[in-house]
Amino acid sequence: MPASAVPKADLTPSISHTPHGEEKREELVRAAFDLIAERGFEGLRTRDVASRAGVTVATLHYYFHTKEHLIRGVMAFTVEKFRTRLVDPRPADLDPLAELLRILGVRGQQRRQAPEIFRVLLELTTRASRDPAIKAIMRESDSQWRQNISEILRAGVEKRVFRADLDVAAATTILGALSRGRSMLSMLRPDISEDEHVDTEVERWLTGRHKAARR
Amino acid sequence: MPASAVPKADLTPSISHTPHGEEKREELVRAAFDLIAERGFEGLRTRDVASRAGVTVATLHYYFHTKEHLIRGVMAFTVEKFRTRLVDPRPADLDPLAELLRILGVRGQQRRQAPEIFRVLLELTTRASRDPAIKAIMRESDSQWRQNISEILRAGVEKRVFRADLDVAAATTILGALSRGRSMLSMLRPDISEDEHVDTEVERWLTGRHKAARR
Amino acid sequence: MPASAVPKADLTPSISHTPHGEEKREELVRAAFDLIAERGFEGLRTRDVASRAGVTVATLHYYFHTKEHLIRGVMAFTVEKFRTRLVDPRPADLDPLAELLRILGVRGQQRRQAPEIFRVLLELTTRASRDPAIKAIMRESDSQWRQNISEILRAGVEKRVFRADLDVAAATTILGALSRGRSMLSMLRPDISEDEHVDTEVERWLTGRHKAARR
Amino acid sequence: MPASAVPKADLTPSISHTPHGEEKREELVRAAFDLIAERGFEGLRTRDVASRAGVTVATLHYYFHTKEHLIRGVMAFTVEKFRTRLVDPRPADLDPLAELLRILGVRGQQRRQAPEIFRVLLELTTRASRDPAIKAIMRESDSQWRQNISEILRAGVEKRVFRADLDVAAATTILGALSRGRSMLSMLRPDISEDEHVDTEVERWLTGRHKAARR
DNA sequence: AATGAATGAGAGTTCATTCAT
DNA sequence: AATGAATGAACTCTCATTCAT
Repeated sequence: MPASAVPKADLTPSISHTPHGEEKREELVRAAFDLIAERGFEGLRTRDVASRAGVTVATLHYYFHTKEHLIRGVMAFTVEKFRTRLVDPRPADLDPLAELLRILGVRGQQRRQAPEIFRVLLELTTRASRDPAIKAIMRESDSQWRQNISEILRAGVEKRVFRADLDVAAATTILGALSRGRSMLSMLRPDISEDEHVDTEVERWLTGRHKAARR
Repeated sequence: MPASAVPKADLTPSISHTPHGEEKREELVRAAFDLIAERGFEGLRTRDVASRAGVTVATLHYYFHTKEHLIRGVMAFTVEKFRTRLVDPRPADLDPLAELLRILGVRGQQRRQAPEIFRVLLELTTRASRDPAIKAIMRESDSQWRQNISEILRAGVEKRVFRADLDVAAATTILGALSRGRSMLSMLRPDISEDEHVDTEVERWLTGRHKAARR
Repeated sequence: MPASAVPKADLTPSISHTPHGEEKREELVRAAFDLIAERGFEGLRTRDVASRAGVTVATLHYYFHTKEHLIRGVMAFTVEKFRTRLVDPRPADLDPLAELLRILGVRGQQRRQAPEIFRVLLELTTRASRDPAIKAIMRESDSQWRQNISEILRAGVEKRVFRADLDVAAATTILGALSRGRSMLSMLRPDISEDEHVDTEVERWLTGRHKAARR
Repeated sequence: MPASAVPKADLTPSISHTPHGEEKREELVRAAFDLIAERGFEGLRTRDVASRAGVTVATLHYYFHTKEHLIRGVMAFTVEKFRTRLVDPRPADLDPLAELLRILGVRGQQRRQAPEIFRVLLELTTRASRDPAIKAIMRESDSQWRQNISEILRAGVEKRVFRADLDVAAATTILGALSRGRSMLSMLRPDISEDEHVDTEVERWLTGRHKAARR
C-alpha cells in the first residue's frame, strides 16, 4: 500500500498577526535559507541575503547582530520546517505500517520537490560537528523524530503488523539513518535514491513477509 | 599541528619512488584534508594549509595553481582513502554474509576511529551538489562501491544465504544510504549510530531469518 | 551608568525654570561628557550617549542636529564647569598670595577628585588645533583666566607680597602652562604631579623669599 | 661635576643596512604620524596611511597586523624622536644653567618648528589614560627625562649656580609640567607660549638672582 | 623549488543620520 | 517629544593570487 498522499495546502506556519518587525526578520531568514541552498555556507554573503530580502546590509544587521545570529535563525527555521511537515496534518487512525509509509513518503516527496531543505540540512549537519549550539538543536529535533517513529513501530509490533522480534530502537536508528542517507544520495543520484523498490524492501524488512532463504 | 589522522604508510600504495615534487604535493593535500575536517570548507585558508605543510602560500600556489585545484586534490585523496580501505586486506573466500559484514564493519570502525574522513566526505557531498567535477568523481566512486556490494548480494542470494526475493539493486541502494546516513548520524549521536543491534537488524533483513509477524 | 562626576546643584546657576526640553539637552551633554572622559572622542558613539541619557539616537538628533553640535554643547558645558568652580565661592579680601594659592589649590583638588574634567579638556585641546570654533572658545576662556590671575599678581607686586621685578605677563603664562602641564602629568604620574613641594617652589619663585645662590 | 653624560652615540635608529622590509614599516609609521598630527586619532584611517606611504591597505596589514599595532609603532617612533632630539648635538662641558637653557631652548624650537610632534604627543597622552601599554612607554620616557634634568639641577646647586634651597625633585616636576603646559598652550596661543620673558622668569626662579620682595 | 612582498576585490560590521509615525 | 526602522558611506581586516628574485 504505497499511496502516501499528503495534502500540501495547510502548511503555512506563520500566523497572520506577527509583531511588526518579525516579518522582515523572517524574510531575511528565508533569503538566507535560499542562498545557503544555492551556494552553501561558503558562498553565503550578508550583502546578498539583504538584497534578496529587499533591504541593505545595514538593515540586516539591525535585525541580526551578526551573521552568526542570522545563521541561527536559519537553523531554527529549517528545523521548524521539518517538524511541521512531519506531524501537522495527521490523518488519525492509520494502521502503523500505513502511517510509517506515509511519513517516509513525505520525506521522499520533499526530497523530490523541495531538495533545498536537504541541502541546507546537510550544510547544517556539517556545521553541527563544530558548533555546539547547532548540534544541540539538531539533536533535540532528532530526538523528537525518534520518539515519533518508535511509537509507531512499537504499535506495529503490538498489532502484529511488524515482526515480533523487531528491535524497535535499532529499527528507529536504521530508519533515521536511511532517511539521512537517501537525502545525501539524492544529491548524487536522485534516480537511484528515489527508487520505489527501496520502500518495498523496507516494508519486507519490517513485516518479515517474504520468502525466507532456506538453507 | 595535529598529525594527519591517517598513517602515512598505507597511503603511498602504488609508486615507491615519487617524482621530485610529488611528496610535497601530497603533504599539502593531507594538510588541506586535515583542515577541512577540522573547520570545514568555510574555514579553509590557503595560508593555513601551506603553513601546516611547512611552506608558504606562494609555494602552495607553485604546486596548485588555484585553491580549487587543491580541493580537487583533496577530493581524489579522500576517495582513494575510501577505496583503498575497502578492498585492501581482502581475506579471500569468505561467504557472502561474512564478507558483507566485514565491509560494513570496516566502515563502522572508520566512523569510530577516523571520523575526519566522514566529515570531509560530508563537506564534499555538500559541494558535489554545486560542483559537477566533484559530483562526477563521487558518482564514479559510488558506482564502484555499488558494483562490489551487488556482486556480494547476488552471490548471497544464489548461495541461499540471503532471501530469495531480495531485490539486489534496492538492497544495494539501502546499504549505501544506510552507510551514509550512519556517518551523518555519528556526527550527532555516535552512541546511537554505532549500536550493534543495528547490524543485527540488517542481517535479519537480508537473510529473512527471524520470527515473521502473523496475522 | 556612572553618575556624572559633578554635583548637579552647582551647575544650573542662572535659570531656575528651564524651558521645556532644556533638561534633556543637558542630560545628553552630561552623558556625552562622561563618555568622552571614559573613552575619548575616538570612542564617542551617539548611540551610547543617547542610551546613557535614557533615550534613543533619534531623540538625540531631535535635540542636536549633528554630533558636532552635541560636541559643542560639551565644550560649553566643560568650560562653564571650569569657570564656575574658579570664582564661585570667593572669600573676599584675601591677600594676593593666599588668593593665588587658593586658586591653584582648587585646580589641584579638581585634578585629584574630578580628573574627568581634565581628560575631557585634553581631548578638547586636541580638537582645538583643528577646529576653529573650539579654539575660539578655549582662547576666550583662557583669556579670562589670564586676566584674573594677572590682576592678582599685579596686586601682589604692589603690596610687596611678590617680587618687585616679577614679570606679570610672563608669570601668568607660566602659571597657566604649569596648571595645564600638571593636568597632563597627572594622567601619567599623579603622585609626582600633586607633590606639595611643587607649590612651595612656586611660592618661593613668586615671592623671592629663599636663600639665594651665592657666587 | 655635570656627570649627566649619557653617550647617545647609539641613537641613530635606522642603520644603513636595515632588514629589507624595515624601511617600508618606518615609512608607514611616518605616514601615520603625519596623519595623526593633521587629523588626530579620530581621523586616522588605515587607507589614508597606506596610500600616503604609497601602498595599499592590504600591504599595511602585511606589516602591521592591526591598526593598534601601527599605533604602537607610532608611539615608539614619537618617543624616539623626542629622546634623540634632546641629547643629540651636545656641546660638552656647558655649565648647568646653560645646559638647562639649551635643553629648554631645543623644546621651544621644536614647538615652533615641528609642532606636529606635540600634537601627536598630546593625542598619545590622551590615549595613555586608557591604554596601559602606551602609558607604560610614556612613563618610561618621562622617567629618563627627569633623571637627565635632575642631574643638571643637582649639579647646578652644587656649583652654586642655582639656589641652595632649590628642591630638585619639585623643580624637575615643575620643568616637566611647564614644558608640557607650554606645548598645550602653543596649540592655542603660540605667541604667548613662546614669549622669551618666560624663560627669563624661569631663570630667576632657579637662580634666585633678582630683587626680592621686601616687607 | 621556494619565497617575501604586494595587491584587488571583497567581507562583515559600524555609525551618524533620516523619516514616517 | 519621541521612536523604530532603515540606510549610505565608510571602516578595518582578510584572502587568494601574483611576481620578481
